Amino acid sequence: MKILVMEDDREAADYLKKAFAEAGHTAHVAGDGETGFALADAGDYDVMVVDRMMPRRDGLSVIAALRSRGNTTPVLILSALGEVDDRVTGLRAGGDDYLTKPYAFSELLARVEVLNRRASARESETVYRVGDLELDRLSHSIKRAGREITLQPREFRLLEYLMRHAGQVVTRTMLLENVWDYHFDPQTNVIDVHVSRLRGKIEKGFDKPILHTIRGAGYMLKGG
Amino acid sequence: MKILVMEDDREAADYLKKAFAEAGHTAHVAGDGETGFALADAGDYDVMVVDRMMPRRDGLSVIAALRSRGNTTPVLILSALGEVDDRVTGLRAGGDDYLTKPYAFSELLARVEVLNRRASARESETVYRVGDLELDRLSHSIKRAGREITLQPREFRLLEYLMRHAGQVVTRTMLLENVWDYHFDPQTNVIDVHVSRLRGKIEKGFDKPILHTIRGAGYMLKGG
DNA sequence: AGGGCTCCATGAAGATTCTCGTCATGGAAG
DNA sequence: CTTCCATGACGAGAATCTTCATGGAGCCCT
Repeated sequence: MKILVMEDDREAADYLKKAFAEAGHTAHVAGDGETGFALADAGDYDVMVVDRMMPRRDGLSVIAALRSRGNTTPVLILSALGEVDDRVTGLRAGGDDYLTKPYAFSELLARVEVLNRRASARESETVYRVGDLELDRLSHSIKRAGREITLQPREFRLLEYLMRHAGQVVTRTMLLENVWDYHFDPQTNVIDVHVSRLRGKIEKGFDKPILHTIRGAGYMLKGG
Repeated sequence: MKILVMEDDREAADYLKKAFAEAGHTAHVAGDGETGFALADAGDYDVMVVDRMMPRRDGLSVIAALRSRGNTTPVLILSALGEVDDRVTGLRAGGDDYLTKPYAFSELLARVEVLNRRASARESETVYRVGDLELDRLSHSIKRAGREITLQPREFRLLEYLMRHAGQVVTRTMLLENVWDYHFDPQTNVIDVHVSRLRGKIEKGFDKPILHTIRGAGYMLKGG
């Protein structure tokens, strides 16, 4: 398992590197946000462990930037801030897990391994499921509650992306970069329109809403 | 493993049923071609063992009919005819293997198990490979000799079907039914045109031909 | 071996279909 | 009250799919 550790405290970083090595994993260390971003963007890591506060660029900003570039490597955020609000913003920024300092390495290790297992399971999975919604990447078919649904190409990509990130907020920027391949702001409401159309197909006629609006942030797919 | 045996010789059929049962498989028996066709079309068999000569409808015709309906269950043909030509016509009709009577059951069993293994491996496989040609059903991408190739939807379906049936003759009727969803003869050369375009993309610029024309029968994808 | 016939290959061109994105208005949320 | 989001309608553009027509290759029969 190949792990990227972003941590500015030299001592802590060395300790992590050593501990991961003992557990049979390979860890690279980045001492600041910029370096971390560069490494993450270039290298092919299984999991990232990111300290929230770092020089040159803070952890959340690095994560958000990576996410908007399509990087979906699981991230565990390390932070001294343990308030609920801090956790929420951390997870919203694209984190997959959040651990408060001080922590036990054994727990960190366990969580990191869970993240990796989940990710590799997801990759080979050909069918995504969220609630009673089902997307089969092989046959390109969508079903909700057993009923077949027909989507247009862009709608399909949109839903696929949302499903891959089910349970986490998906920002407009993420969608623009990964579903539209736009690397600029189109200054229109393209996304809104397509989300609306998608809703018309996957929600109209079914009881529970599944595609939620997070006002001021984006959208989130989440099934009961 | 669920096996369908089409064999009119009652004694031989009973023997096969028993022998398959002893090997841990379930075998159903059809005594004539029509019954066999009906069972095969309805049931969900892993492998079929088909006698070539049967009352009411001969084995090859049954196989061809099943194939044109999109049934891809592997078929092993049993026959007293052992000449090369007989084998060829048998395999061309849609057979996957051919065994001449008299045969040893152990060999039949082994061959049947190979057919099944191949089929089930193929189903979960998300990437097809024929020679240096590669089709990834997940990403919908095509590569030949490492070079990315762009196909249109219909071309993709066409190639996908050809690759799934690589090494065996694919008739126009099979293509019409499974790639075009036509259940009638369009009276035009739609297929030829698309095959031509496909060739233009997957053969032009590469050395070896890979999509072969079987005159009077159809096409066959086969890599060196 | 050659002529004739059938089958296949391929270029071009047209038309339909379908998708995508924009705009504008109305409504909900904070 | 202001900002953000939802949605209906519309228009334009693109792109794919077919069809047609011609030329070439293969096969068979004499």
